[in-house]
Amino acid sequence: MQRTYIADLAKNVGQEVLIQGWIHVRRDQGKMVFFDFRDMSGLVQGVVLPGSEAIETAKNTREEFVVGVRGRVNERPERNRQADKQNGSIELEVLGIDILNTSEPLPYNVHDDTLGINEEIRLKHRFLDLRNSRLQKNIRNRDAVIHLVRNTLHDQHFIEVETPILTKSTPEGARDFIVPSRKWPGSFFALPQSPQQYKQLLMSGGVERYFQVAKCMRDEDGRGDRQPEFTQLDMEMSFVERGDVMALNEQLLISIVTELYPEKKIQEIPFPRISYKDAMAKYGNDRPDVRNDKNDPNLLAFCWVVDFPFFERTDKSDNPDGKGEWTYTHNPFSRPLPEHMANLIEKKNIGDIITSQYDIVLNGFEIGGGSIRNHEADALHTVFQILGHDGDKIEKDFGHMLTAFKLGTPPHGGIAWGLDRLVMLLQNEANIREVIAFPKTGEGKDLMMNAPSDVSEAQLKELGVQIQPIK
RNA sequence: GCGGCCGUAGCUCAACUGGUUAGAGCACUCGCCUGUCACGCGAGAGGUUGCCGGUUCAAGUCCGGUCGGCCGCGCCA
Repeated sequence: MQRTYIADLAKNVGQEVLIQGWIHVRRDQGKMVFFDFRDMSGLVQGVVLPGSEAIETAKNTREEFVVGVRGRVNERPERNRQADKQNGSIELEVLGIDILNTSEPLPYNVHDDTLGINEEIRLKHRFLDLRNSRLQKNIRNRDAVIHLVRNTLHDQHFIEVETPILTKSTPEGARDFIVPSRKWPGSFFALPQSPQQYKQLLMSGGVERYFQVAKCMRDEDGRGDRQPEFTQLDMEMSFVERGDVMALNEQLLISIVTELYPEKKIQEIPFPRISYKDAMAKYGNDRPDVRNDKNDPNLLAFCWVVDFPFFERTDKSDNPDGKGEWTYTHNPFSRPLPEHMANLIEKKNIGDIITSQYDIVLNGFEIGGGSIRNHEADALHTVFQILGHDGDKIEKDFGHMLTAFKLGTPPHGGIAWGLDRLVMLLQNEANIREVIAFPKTGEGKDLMMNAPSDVSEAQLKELGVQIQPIK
């Protein structure tokens, strides 16, 4: 017999059907037993009438047993209808129950919101937490966002390309997660902090319009809106200017809200643009919360922050002139604004050079950032010179980029969204863990898998790795 | 790396100023129940108070340490 989803039962009144799912609640009345059955589509009440052949099995079931239930869909008696509930006007008259798996009592109740449950216990039993309706909504709506973005970008001639997970340690940026190489003892892969270099090289490779739902890893300490492993919605386009990337992304975000979150309203369209200087002066940070009403859970206030300085001094003042070294504020691969290119090439007024960088901010959270890139080898080389790298180091670390740029790389630019953070805000969650199926703790552990963990002596020996205690 | 908060039954919590045998609701087990919908009623079982040490006649409670979790700072192109 073909399975019917619980959400479709109302279309089958009077029919005999088979549903499959979990026993959500059992209410044993003695001679008759009521159930709430649950599958991914919802809940329905089942009733085992007195004298039913199913009564014996019904008595032996418990919450969270996995069952196949054969039954007849009936209209409920008038006085037993519940207008506020899914399937509140129908019920399933249970004719037979097939127990597909039993369940011991759960460590905690997953029917009510699990936000109040000890976080450690929730994370250890994440597979149970995911049964909770709030978590189900979060991961399903996350999928809806990704689905919409994939469809929209494909319609606009983007292709999704996967880039390597085993890659090279980047001398700049966050701390890398590193992976020892067996074939080359003493050498290490690094996990990508972002697909930045690969996506630019895809532009060199003639892909022109790329995107990827990309896993990124940064070995830094966590926050409520930060995980060591997270997902970027990454894209890059050739032959575009700053306004093209911003317009495309603005439209994409508007589509997500209007199509998937119709109850929410966007405060201002087109999204306001604030310069870094104004944001710092007016809000004291570069991710301003521009909401008119911070208590409205359905208000989404997007804004762009632009015109960041390309370089800033490090806070170390160990130089003879008392000033720190130059470092970049966002991304060394960014291109200055067109009118600032001359200063970069001539290394003049370095602190005044403005980058093409644009950050997209939502309700005080940075949900994405990008720029037009330096596609000319000389310009990129100059950036690294300003950053204090000598020629050999530039060649060793970024030679592949410079070579590509000397071999016909088109002008290009792009952006990357922090997908988890965006979904967190759309789902009105206070923590990024709530929208990630299997998140890590603030200390970067997976409590369910118990990772990271020891590896065997044999594995270490094969890798030529020795463990030394860290003091 | 630093700071703050937290840790009592499977879960959520209580336990006065340090004082008798650490309690309750839910879950669990058993019994009863023909329209319940977080069903109800009755009974029962369930504890190394995270761990180690100290103070005290006496520690869930006070002190030190440690482990774990949460929040924030540093960090995060």
